[in-house]
Amino acid sequence: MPRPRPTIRNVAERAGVSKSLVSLVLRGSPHVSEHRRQAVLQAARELGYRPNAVARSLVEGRTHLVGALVADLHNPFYAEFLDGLQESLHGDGLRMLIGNSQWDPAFEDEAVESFLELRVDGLVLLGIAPTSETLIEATAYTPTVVVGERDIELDGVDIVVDDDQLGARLAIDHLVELGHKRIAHIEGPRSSRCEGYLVAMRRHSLAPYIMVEAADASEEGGREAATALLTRDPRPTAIFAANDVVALGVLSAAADLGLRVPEDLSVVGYDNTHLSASRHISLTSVDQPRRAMGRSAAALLSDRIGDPGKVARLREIRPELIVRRSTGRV
Amino acid sequence: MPRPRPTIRNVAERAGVSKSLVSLVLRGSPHVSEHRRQAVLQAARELGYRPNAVARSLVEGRTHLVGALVADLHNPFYAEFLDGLQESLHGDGLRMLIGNSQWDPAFEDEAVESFLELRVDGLVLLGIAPTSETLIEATAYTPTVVVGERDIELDGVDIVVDDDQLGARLAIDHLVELGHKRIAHIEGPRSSRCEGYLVAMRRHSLAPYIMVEAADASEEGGREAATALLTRDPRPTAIFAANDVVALGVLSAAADLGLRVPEDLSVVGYDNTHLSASRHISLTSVDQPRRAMGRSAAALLSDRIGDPGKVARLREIRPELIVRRSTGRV
DNA sequence: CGCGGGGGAGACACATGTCAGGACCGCCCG
DNA sequence: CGGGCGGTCCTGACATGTGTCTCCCCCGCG
Repeated sequence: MPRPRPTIRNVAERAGVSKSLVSLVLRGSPHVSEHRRQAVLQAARELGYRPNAVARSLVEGRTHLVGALVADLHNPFYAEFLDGLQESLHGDGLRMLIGNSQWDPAFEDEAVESFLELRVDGLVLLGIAPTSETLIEATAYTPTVVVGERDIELDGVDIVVDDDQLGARLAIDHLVELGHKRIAHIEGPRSSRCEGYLVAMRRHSLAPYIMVEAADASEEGGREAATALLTRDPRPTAIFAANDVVALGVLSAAADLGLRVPEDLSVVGYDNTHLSASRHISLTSVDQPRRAMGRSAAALLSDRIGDPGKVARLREIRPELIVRRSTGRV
Repeated sequence: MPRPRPTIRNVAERAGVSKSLVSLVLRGSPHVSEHRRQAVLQAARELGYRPNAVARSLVEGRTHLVGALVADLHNPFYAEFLDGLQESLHGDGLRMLIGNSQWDPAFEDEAVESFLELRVDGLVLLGIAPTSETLIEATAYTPTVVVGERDIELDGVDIVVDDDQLGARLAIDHLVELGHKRIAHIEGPRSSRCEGYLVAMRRHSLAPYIMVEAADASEEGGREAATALLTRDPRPTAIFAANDVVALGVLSAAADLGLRVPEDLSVVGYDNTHLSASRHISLTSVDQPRRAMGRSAAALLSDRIGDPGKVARLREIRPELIVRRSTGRV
């Protein structure tokens, strides 16, 4: 049976002062005598007083809360991003609320409604493009940063993405360096990766060898696409997959077809999931610096909270290639 | 430049009524004439009014917020648990705040402080035992459910865990059925799993074959422990690992030693991570019904919020064995 | 005309921050 | 020596946005 929490009043009574003074002490005002300050602090300690953030938010007009809406909490990319985000927000005195929409637009709207009712100071959209009316309206009222989606053109909405095209280029350069020519690509939801692949192939004068297969972003999708690619004649000697999960499907398909990795087939993924780091899989992959992206988003958001009405900014983060054992010489 | 949000007052003025009436309409009171109700609703719509949850919380003395403190957001177990939790809480009109402590007790305390200042209605501790003074005090003030930790003996703190011992038994029974005798166990942080293993082995009169190796809960730890086990003579024909990540290490070790899975060695994991579901790994594993556990925790918490001061309850969830391709006949 | 009841308005409460002002003291100058 | 002034410390009043409670008005019915 939780007893009612002590209020600033109770502290004031116990210390024999007015509640205003308690407030001043707690807010660290310099115009308080040491004597009273100690009395107040002791009373607060004895009562186990904790300031009521709800009341404080009401009067301040700020909640120091940031709502992060995630399309899919299971995606390790988002989890690690949130680490970086929280870490930095914490430094700015902001707390993070997480909502996950499970890829459902109705949940997205609902979660954002909640955030708005809570009067969050800022919004971070992870893998979610503000297209619904609710979300667009939200961005008008609340400082917002969108992560992982390009081509958002809303006033005052900042964007953080990794440089997909560069990432694709890193992958292709690596494979070319290993002597590969017939490098195929399995295209996922991020079309800019595919573009990067095309550009890089052309740059290496490998346009004739371009092979693209579309797949949905799942292991099964990757397996099917890879099977289609690997039964072509001549078959590709390397596959650059849209992401790690798809790449896992490629590994499955290769195993089914009796192809050894990397002797017969080199595979590159994208995202550097902990999957790929596993010794048992050891997948060469393009790493998006997730924490750094989280920190970057936090910086943009804090800045915008401090001064809304800034012009929208785009922050492109440089990805990096992590070479493991799934790629080798032809 | 976010314009100030409309308040209930603005709505009242526009509709030509008192703010009390607006409140009544919005709360769905039956004692309002249809005429005024429509006027209020229309005014609210036109202004894009959204009730201020902060003010409402202040007066209600309830925030309808639940704080979930997670030891490690990356652990897919927690992520999926949170799905179930949020799903159920949502049905009870509660919103979920997530804090992650990254296994750091200082962060735990800090996050809980935040929750308490926000006056959350309830607390869920995921993989975190309330041992610090702050946490214990928190459980006294706020309805709390602890997940994944046994042996908490605090008044009015409910517990949700899976039945480790049963899970271990399922794994061993399965292996015995396949004809295995020399079944080893790699022990992780949850000692009850090890006990379950011991009990199950004895029940099958396999006490002479008991082999246990301790490891920290990582792929590398699993690899080392497995190497130690597999170089014994005679070597075990099956290994029951403390969890999936450890099992992955076992697979690595087996590959290094030239042992085929499942022909030469059967492997069982625990947790049924998406790792194990991957076709490329296909690990037989004990599944903890994570969503169900989340829902169970939500139910306990809602109940306790409605009526604090109930006696502490322990909810043990039945795990289930998911058979895949990492186990086979001797 | 009186009474009952439905519908609406005003006052208060919630916990806190802030701001204007007041009490008190010491110092300086007349 | 007293009055004025400036400064320090503290207090009381007000504001934040909402829910609820009491009270009042007015209409209809007996």
